[in-house]
Amino acid sequence: MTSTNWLDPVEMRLWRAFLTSTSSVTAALDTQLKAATGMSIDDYDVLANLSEAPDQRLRMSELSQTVVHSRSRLTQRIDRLADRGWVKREKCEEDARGTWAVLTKQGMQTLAEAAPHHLEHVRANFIDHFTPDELEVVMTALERIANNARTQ
Amino acid sequence: MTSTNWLDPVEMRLWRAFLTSTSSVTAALDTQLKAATGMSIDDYDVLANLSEAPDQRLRMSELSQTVVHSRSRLTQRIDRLADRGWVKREKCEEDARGTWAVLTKQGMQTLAEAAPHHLEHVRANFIDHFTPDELEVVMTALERIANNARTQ
DNA sequence: TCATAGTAGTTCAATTTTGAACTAGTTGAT
DNA sequence: ATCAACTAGTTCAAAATTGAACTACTATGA
Repeated sequence: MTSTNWLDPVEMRLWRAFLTSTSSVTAALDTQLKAATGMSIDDYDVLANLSEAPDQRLRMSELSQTVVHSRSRLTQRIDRLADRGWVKREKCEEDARGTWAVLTKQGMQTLAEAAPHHLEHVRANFIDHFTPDELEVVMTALERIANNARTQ
Repeated sequence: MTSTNWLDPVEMRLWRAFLTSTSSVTAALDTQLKAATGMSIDDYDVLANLSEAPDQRLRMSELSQTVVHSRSRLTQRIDRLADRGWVKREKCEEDARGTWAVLTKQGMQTLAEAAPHHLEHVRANFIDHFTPDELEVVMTALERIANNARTQ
């Protein structure tokens, strides 16, 4: 972090495109999902991650990392999802400090109903705009970025 | 929006990588920028866009589109930036309904001080993880996504 | 020229996020 | 065994965002 290291025009375009595509795609999907199901894209993300976890459960701290939420933000999102009956908390046997966030049957069903509609929108707003070659390259590059961030 | 159209595994990986890289990169940069300057990444984004506009000014509605903010969200962000003396509002002559958001001299200076440090972090967290070939491909694809969203 | 519809921006209450402080349990060194 | 440092998760007040309702102005067209 020493010398000034400006971005060149192409780098700046990449950065701007990342910022804008990010915000606009998530905003569009959030609006669509809320209209269709009443849940936000962050709610969906939590439910989807739980649904794929062994025994449909994840520790709060692990879940907070995968959905990139602060601990308090996740605590309160789980509060709200629990109020709706989609998730419940369970005490952790191995570590008395810990809590499992567990997807309920009703949560699973709600997710299953929301998924097809949502995934259509993911296609329409995102996936369908890539060529197969691009898809591969962009996936590889963004996974590298995501992994780098996770290990910091 | 008819038949169920699940994502295949590669498409799902792309979508997940997009969601995660997005959240974690912006979270990291937001933390760094707040620690260094007290401004959020959204504040920075507003100031940077104003700084590049003709006469360092943009109409509220245009700015709200470029930074992907709702109108009320932008109104209140400009309120806060104005409280700090970094931006001011000016009446619009051509359209009496309109308002210009104008970067102040002090705002320009604050941005100039923040930029090198911030751009180093943009490099470290994002740009430097792409090969030159990837950079080109990802930029093209994400610009397409961003443009598509803008015209909807 | 009047009425209607539309656009620009703000306001306000309800919801969500932030971040520091807190409780409680675990780990590791002596 | 004990103490200090660490980790898991929650709480709370302050700050930010949401979205609908509102004011004020502009454009259209009969």
